[in-house]
Amino acid sequence: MKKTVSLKDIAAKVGVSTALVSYVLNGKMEGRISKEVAARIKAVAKELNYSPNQIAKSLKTNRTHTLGLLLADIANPFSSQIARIVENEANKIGYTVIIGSSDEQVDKSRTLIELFLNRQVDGLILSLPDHSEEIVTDLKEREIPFVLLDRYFPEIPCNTVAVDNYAAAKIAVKHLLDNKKSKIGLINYDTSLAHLNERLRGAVDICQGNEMVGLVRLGHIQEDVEAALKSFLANNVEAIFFMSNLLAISGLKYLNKHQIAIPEQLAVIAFDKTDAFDLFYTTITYINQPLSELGAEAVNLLNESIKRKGINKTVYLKAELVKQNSTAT
Amino acid sequence: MKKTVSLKDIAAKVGVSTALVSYVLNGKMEGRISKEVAARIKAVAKELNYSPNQIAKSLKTNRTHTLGLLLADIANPFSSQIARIVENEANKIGYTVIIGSSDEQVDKSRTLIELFLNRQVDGLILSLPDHSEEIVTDLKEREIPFVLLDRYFPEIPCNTVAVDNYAAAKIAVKHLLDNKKSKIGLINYDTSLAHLNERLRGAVDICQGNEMVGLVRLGHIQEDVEAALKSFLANNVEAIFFMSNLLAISGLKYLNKHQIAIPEQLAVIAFDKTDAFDLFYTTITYINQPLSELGAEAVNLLNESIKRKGINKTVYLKAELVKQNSTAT
DNA sequence: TCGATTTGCTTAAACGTTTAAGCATTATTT
DNA sequence: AAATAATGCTTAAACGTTTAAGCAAATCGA
Repeated sequence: MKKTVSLKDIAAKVGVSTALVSYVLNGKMEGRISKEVAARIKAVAKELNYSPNQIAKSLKTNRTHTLGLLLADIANPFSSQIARIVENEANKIGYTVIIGSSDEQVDKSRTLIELFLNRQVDGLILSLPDHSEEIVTDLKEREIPFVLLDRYFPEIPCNTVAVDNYAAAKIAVKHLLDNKKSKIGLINYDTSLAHLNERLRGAVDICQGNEMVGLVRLGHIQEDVEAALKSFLANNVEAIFFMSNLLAISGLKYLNKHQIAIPEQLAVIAFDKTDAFDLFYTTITYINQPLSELGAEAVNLLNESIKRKGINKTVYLKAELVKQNSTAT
Repeated sequence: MKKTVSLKDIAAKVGVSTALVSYVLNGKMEGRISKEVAARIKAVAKELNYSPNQIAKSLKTNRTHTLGLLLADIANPFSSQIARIVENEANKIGYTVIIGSSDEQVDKSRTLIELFLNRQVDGLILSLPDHSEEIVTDLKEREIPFVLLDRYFPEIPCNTVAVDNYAAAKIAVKHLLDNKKSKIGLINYDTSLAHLNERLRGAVDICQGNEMVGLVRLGHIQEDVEAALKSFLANNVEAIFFMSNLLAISGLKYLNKHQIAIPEQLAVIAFDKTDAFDLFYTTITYINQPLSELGAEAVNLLNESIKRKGINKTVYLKAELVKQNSTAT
């Protein structure tokens, strides 16, 4: 790379001190600097195509204007959409984002967070995997600004932005009940993650006593979903509630392959959606998560906590039902 | 944030100079430092939970171990997959990646690149939009290490990693011809981007003289694709070659909605794929791009150019045909 | 035994900024 | 006319590292 232009070069060319150049270029000490000199400095800066070295700036100011975003799994369209939104929102207020994916592993989460901190990010936005409580308490103790996004730990009070999963799941199941589906199969992960369990709690709560609800808790593999569906179908379940987008994709693949007629033979509803739904032979009813708001809230809350330490705020956003053909009667 | 631990703190506690601490912790000057002192320094570093300030390091060494990745459109699954792979490959060899999306805009590309450079990235991986030649020549002139990925400019020699689009498109159309489809509709963007035009050139070249080929060049909107398909169908086209994954998605949505029987009524082949294909009622034949190799090659080539300036290498990778049901006879 | 080498460490400058403090001028007050 | 204030700039230290150069003491070779 060619020699880069620094304050010193401008100062030398104009014949002033680097301090003055810095003041002028940052618009500080306005009114204490002569118009002419200021103009000369700006002109020379432009002429030399000066661009400040953010590294040096950061070293001095202790601010990098960089955020670390830790996703649970970048391959999940939910994650990549969130990434895109967070990045945009962050850019709007002058932050760059560096992204990492833990692939649902606690160790990898820890490593990535330390990497982010090494790079002196100003704050963190985290979607953590199962069993990451220790990470959260550790960050709190170190007084590092962060906000949990989507995944949360109700027992640890800290900045959190998430969907009200309990309410949303209730809405979903209510919709099935309204459509006279009373034998409902729930498909969820076998996890202790609060957001997923809240969905479950909501679904079960609204059914209380009246309906038959089958529940299958799974690992992350296609075969598990297939086995679950097989068993539900054998038991004449009338509707399936997929409690995540990936579960829905796996399930729909199976239902597609086995020519199950949706919604005649089986109603289907999903929590969260995917572009892939568009190519299914019928439209899928789903719970729409407010991704843009989630991202925007997270960035803004983080920005606040960076500016004034010790903020502790929890934001729950409403998700809404999108009625489509897969639950039609 | 609590006061962070620096070399100075360790030096003070052990009672040596910061220089010595630096040497020990970086494993330099091995053999010139007494085992005992080295051990004490390492112990204290661990005890204080020292973690080096990369910003300071970067300022001194002029290396940030950060790469800038500019994508054409992060919403495109191709981009997000590439992002994931590049990030992984980069991490393997000690780089962090910062990502930006130009949304196909030249201005935004330029802005993001300058942002990356402000942050002193060591190098750039770029998928540029149409009409970005000037950006490329500018970077060359400034001797900034970069590699073009996926999108390339044949007339400007520079580091490039891409698929051999010409050959791949030939394979795709050959497959249609082999399956006795001779009235072929090509759907492509109206663009001057070389990678898309190479696909077109390949498709046309292999048909030479024998077959009827209809071509529609589009903007980026769903309506265009629908109109194109409508017209092709009216003209009894036997097969459609969608020259990008997004075009294929738009097209399949339409074909789905209008109950066109694939492959009986119309054969379909796509360049590049999407997870969404899995939910279509039949499996889609497509050209599979070697994403992992693309990402890995790009990162490695960039790493080489960072280490020794002036490298100029072009890598074209082979894409292969994945035969599925949508082109069956 | 004495000069040369090796060993084990320190000093200090540098990277490119920011910013408090200081110092001449010039302008304003009394 | 002297004291005070405002203006326009500079000096220099600092941020946390790295690293060339230097220096004293211990060890070596003859």
